[in-house]
Amino acid sequence: MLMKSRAPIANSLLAALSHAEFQRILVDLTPVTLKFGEVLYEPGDAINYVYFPNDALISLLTQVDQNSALEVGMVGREGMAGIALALDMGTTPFRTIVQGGGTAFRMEHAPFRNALARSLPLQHAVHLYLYALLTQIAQTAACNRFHVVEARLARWLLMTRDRACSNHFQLTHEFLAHMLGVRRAGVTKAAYELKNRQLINYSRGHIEIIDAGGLEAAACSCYEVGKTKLIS
Amino acid sequence: MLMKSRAPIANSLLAALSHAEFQRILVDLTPVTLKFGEVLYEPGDAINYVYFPNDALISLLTQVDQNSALEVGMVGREGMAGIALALDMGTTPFRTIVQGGGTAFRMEHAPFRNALARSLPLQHAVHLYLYALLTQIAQTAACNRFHVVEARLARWLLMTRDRACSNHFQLTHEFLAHMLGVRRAGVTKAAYELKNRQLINYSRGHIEIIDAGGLEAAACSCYEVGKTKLIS
DNA sequence: CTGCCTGTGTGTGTTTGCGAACATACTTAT
DNA sequence: ATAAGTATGTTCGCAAACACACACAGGCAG
Repeated sequence: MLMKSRAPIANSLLAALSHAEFQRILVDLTPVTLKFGEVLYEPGDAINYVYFPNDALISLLTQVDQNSALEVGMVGREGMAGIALALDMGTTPFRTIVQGGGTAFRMEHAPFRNALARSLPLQHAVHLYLYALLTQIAQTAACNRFHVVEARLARWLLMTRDRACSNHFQLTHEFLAHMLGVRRAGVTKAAYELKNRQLINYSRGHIEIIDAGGLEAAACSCYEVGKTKLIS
Repeated sequence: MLMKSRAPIANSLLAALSHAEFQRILVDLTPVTLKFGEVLYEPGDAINYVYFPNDALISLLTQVDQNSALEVGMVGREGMAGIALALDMGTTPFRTIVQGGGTAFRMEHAPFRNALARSLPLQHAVHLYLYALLTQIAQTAACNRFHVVEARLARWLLMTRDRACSNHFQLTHEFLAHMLGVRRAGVTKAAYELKNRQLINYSRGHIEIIDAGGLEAAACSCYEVGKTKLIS
């Protein structure tokens, strides 16, 4: 299935602004290219910039025990990174990394706070996104507790697809293992099973979704729950 | 017997207000007694009231698959229930239940929204709490993924203690199992082990923390991480 | 006193996932 | 061409937790 091409301003938070409001903050928006693996914040870091992804994809990770981390949230064009600034906090609790390279708008922290104070529609959009993020994190928590690796992998791939607007991404089993908080061998086993069922295909850091419908059936219900929240 | 002006305000959000600000919203605060097991909201319910616990203790649960639920957050005197209202959302994503009976202040949704629009200090307090809640939920997600039942049980008891300000609560293994998302037998085994080590004592729905220090050692590091956030 | 309900202790067999390897491939650099 | 590095396939033994089930004990109501 081919997805249709993207509009220049794909980010939902920015798209929610009226033309006039958008023009006012445009001067402070810098288009940037985010590269895979780039670390935007470490936990506790000061938030110097916020990011509004267009086709980039960002992961929020919670670190535990110095060695292992777990993805708790995924930020695509429906949201933003650095949202703690909207809660009057200058630091972020999450290790925040670029999971899928692409473009985003970047804004310095002071202009963002000013824009937020000035623009009720922006406040509103940010509030709605915060609610969605809260819900997503909670859903992910429950999902990680109750569902098997294969279902979680399927969900993760579908969530990535929805945000990247592509059936095709560049990710190794190793990376997926870190996101899902499981062993690399566990991902290989689950991915192999999904490949056997003609739902996905992959090879050397290259993953493609072949049958999205079938993958949804293989995923846990958490995907459906989260999907409805995404459409905002 | 209403002694509003003289009642001790244990709730941190309310305590953060100046005397003048507090007087202004006092008229809309109703002291209520919350009973164990009471359901404040089901997921998707409209938020008619928000609650500011004093010594009551509230659990936020995410439901999955119709039968199982998982506690993702705990609300005591440091926070409030119904915070989605502060995000312009009229409904809550969480099943919200009373985990420990006690007193709280209740406020109807319209006065709360008005108070929030009017009072910057209240906004600020709510924002900080939202940040803490977001962090807590994410930490709980990672904890549920990586740590064994015994450590999670220890953490849960300590968190409850901090919020209830008591070493002694009324809870069955069955209830704990629902909160932690594990089997009742799993809780019995973990609790038995903690009892053997003289850290806790329990009998027929009665739990007491004997050695809080030892229990901290038995808990995972997630407790320490969350504890620092509580003090705000 | 008796019976019933609730709460806790325990056991068996199964599943999931872990840690730690090792075995293949494919890709790139020398 | 050879070597080194990276990505995937597979295995073994083990620990945690599961589902299901049953036993027993405290406490309350009749």
